[in-house]
Amino acid sequence: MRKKVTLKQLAKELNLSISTVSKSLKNDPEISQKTINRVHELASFYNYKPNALAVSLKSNKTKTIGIILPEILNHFFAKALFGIEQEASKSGYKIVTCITNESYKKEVEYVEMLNYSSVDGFIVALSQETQVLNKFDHYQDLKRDDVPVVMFDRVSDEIDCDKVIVDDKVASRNAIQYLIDTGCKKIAAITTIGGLSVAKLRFEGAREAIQENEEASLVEFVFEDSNIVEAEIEKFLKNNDIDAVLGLDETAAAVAINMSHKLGYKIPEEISVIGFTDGLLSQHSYPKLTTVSQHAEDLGAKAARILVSHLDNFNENQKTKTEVVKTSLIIRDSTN
Amino acid sequence: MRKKVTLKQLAKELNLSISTVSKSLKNDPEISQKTINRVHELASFYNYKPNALAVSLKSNKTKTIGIILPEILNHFFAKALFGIEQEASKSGYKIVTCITNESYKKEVEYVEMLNYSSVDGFIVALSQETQVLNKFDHYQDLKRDDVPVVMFDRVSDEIDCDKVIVDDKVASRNAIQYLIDTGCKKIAAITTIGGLSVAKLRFEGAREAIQENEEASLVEFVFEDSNIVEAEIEKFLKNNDIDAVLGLDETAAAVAINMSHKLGYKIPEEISVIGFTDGLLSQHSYPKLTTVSQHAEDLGAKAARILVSHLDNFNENQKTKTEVVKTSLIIRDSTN
DNA sequence: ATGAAAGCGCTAACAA
DNA sequence: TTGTTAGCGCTTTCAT
Repeated sequence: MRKKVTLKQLAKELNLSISTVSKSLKNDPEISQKTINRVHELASFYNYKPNALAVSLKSNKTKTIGIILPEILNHFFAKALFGIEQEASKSGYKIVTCITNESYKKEVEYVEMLNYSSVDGFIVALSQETQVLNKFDHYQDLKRDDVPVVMFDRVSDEIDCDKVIVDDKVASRNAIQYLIDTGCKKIAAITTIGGLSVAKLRFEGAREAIQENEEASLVEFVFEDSNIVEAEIEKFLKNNDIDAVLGLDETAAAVAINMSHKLGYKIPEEISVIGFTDGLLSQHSYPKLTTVSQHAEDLGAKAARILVSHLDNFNENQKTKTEVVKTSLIIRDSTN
Repeated sequence: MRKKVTLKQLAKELNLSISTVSKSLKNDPEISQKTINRVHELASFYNYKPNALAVSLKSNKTKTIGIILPEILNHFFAKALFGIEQEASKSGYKIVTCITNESYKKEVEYVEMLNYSSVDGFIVALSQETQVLNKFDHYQDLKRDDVPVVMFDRVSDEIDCDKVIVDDKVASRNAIQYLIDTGCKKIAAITTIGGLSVAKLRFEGAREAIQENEEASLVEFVFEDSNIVEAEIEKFLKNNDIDAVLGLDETAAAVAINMSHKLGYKIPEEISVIGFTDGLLSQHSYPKLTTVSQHAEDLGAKAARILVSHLDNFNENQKTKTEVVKTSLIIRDSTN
């Protein structure tokens, strides 16, 4: 590995001291303009870049944010990540992203690894397994080290930190209400992510909407996200005389559409379908899926903004807050 | 930020010198067992972890690999990333991933940023824009700094480095051959990623297969990946009397399926469809899409293995090599 | 068996 | 206006 240029080398070549060179590069007014120019010239000749490691070691800041995501093959998290990146880079922060694949063990490893690589702060969406096991010691460690954490979407009440969430309950309620308003009476709420807190909230919202509309009824079903989901959902659709499906996750809705085709049910004439998460599957289904958009990008950006404000302003001892991002229903062709 | 424990503090508390503590933690035989034990005890009490920044600064190694990907909402790259991560972590390497969103500018920024953060090496898939512009100076810089680079899938002949690619031409030829073997005569090869080298190779493969089968004919079409792709593909299908479509990318195939539905063409009875990249869209289409699997995970793993061997063995001045990963056709329900 | 000291590349208080 | 020095946390050579 050919050594990169250092201050030392520039100093030697210019017959200056290291500190003079350092100051010159920062255009410190206490250095003569002439020297500053000489230094800049040689520096750009060599394409000098300060060694980030050394700067970080010195300043005890890495200007890096660690991101923990459960999944990446998921429009929601991918878009959130995009939002985070946008916002973080505006403030000069880099991001390091780790995907837990919904595993608790991986999550713990990554949090430790990033902490030990001295990221300045964390943005986290909990893995499914972590939510199920309800184990959060790894975040207590961060708290102990005073490393700020912002959680989004997949959060836990048991962790005291800033949070940004989507109003899943309301979103689900609105979706059901929309189905009812467009003439549906027997509605199914189905999901393949039954273990997640968000799914529970979405079920709750669905129930609320039904309670307010006595003429409509609700069937709930949780499928394992296995390789027989399709068959299961097909069976479900065949055995339940319903006129609408709310998929509480993107897969559930996509599969519901496909199985409706298979069974010969017309969409939306015979069955209306609404999904959550406005991703690839929703956009490329036939007919195009009406979906609840969670504004993932906003969500990510908001989380990043909160974290950065902590990092830059060092605003300690403030009460943690939870922001709620509104959802909206994107009406497409799978509903009347 | 509460300071993390350092060697200095352990040393002070144990009344030892920093170097003794350092050696003890490494179980250096020149330290007495008793001291080693004392040190380990206190270290684990404080949950001591060496400061990664300092270690890296000292060793001039970060044990980190920089990954440059054009896109992440793409099963292919996501799976490749998974393969890379698996393999890298086996050898104790962390990865830092940057997504260029197919932008040349972003790619240059990220490469510089990672280089300047002292990653030990790079694994890269070029962005579309970079391939089109044919500008690779940022990789010459890496070469100058002797930072090893392995490219995969989206590569360029103009860069001299190790490469891992998929045999796109053969894959495409086989796919067309399969269509012909199952009775198709008038085949369309369409894509939304016309600018990429892989698309060109896939077109070539298609032509080769047609040349070998005189009874069959080929129509080629490149669509812009805009929001009117669907309408365009619909028009294309309506105006061309074809009995098979080979989508040279996942989107093209998915849209072809949906538009066939819209036009009332039965799949696979009237139109057979094969796609590239075995992703979410292929798995959740109706009927399920027959696809060319590019074994993305293998590809990523292979790239990582090559890079790590460079990094760990320091095997300089070897001729660069290009590995080709075989593809396979996953037969599902969209073909006869 | 233990410790002192130098140095990785950089910053910044202080001296000249 | 420029330079000296100390120190961030760690490793390692060379004393002791």
